[in-house]
Amino acid sequence: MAIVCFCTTLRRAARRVAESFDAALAPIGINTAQFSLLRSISRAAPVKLTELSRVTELDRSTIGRNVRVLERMNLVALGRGKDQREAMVTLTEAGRAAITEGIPLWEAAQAAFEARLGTERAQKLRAELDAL
Amino acid sequence: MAIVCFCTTLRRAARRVAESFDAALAPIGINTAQFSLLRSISRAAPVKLTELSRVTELDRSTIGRNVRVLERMNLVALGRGKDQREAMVTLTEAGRAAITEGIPLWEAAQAAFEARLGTERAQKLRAELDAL
DNA sequence: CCATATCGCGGGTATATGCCCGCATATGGG
DNA sequence: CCCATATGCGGGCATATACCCGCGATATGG
Repeated sequence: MAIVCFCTTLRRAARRVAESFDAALAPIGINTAQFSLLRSISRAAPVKLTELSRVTELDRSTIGRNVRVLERMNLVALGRGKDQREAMVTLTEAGRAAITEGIPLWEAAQAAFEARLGTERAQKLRAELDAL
Repeated sequence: MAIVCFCTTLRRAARRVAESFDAALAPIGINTAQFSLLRSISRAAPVKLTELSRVTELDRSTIGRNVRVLERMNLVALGRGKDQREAMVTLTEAGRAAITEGIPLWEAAQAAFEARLGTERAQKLRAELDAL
């Protein structure tokens, strides 16, 4: 009976939702993944790549590359920690500004999402997804 | 209150689930996205790229590239339709074999997923995701 | 029947993602 | 102090994904 692949359904849903969130953030020139990473950095800065990798559940090499993209955009800066191996990431002024400008856009997208589903369904869905 | 980004939550969930489904399909040497595409092709073959793009909700150029990967694996073959513009995709023998071998692996992954959530929650979750 | 619009696709560019390997830097036990 | 081991990263490789552009093929209107 299970004709539809859960994994594919989930990936497709993620693409669709990402599309709308990305559109919401378009005015500040970064996408949802980048905004999310920027906020993770903001919460933890100064933070090393491995730690970011841990909190985001992304591969360290993925984090390294994604951070470099933000660095090229001058939203974050990379430095060295006391441990010379560590690449410590911090926000730049532009990075802080991007978050400040992005928050209302992102909140609007969140609100639109919740409005479409209803608060309760949205909460439940989020709980289910977190539990996956 | 909405601290967590729905979009990010969804993407993370998709990555996690993909990881387990990919592991389940590892014995046949292709991942879930590829298996899913292979099945889409199987259901529609001979099918043109634009049509595949439509049913999978993926960008046509993405489909083109993903199909080429399957082609390099000799799982599908590309030909020309009556309309000389169209690249028609069909399954090869190896492609059919991959599906035959993959189905039980994929079903096991689906079953494990459902078992972990319970049938009802899984059904509900799928319905929610499809509605997104 | 030709000019034009439309369709189908490939390729360029860019990000997101993961795995593996190798290098550099700690760190701890002799 | 020195070597074995562990840690942190970058780079190579591959796929997944999207957007844009241009080319060639087809359909369509005058």
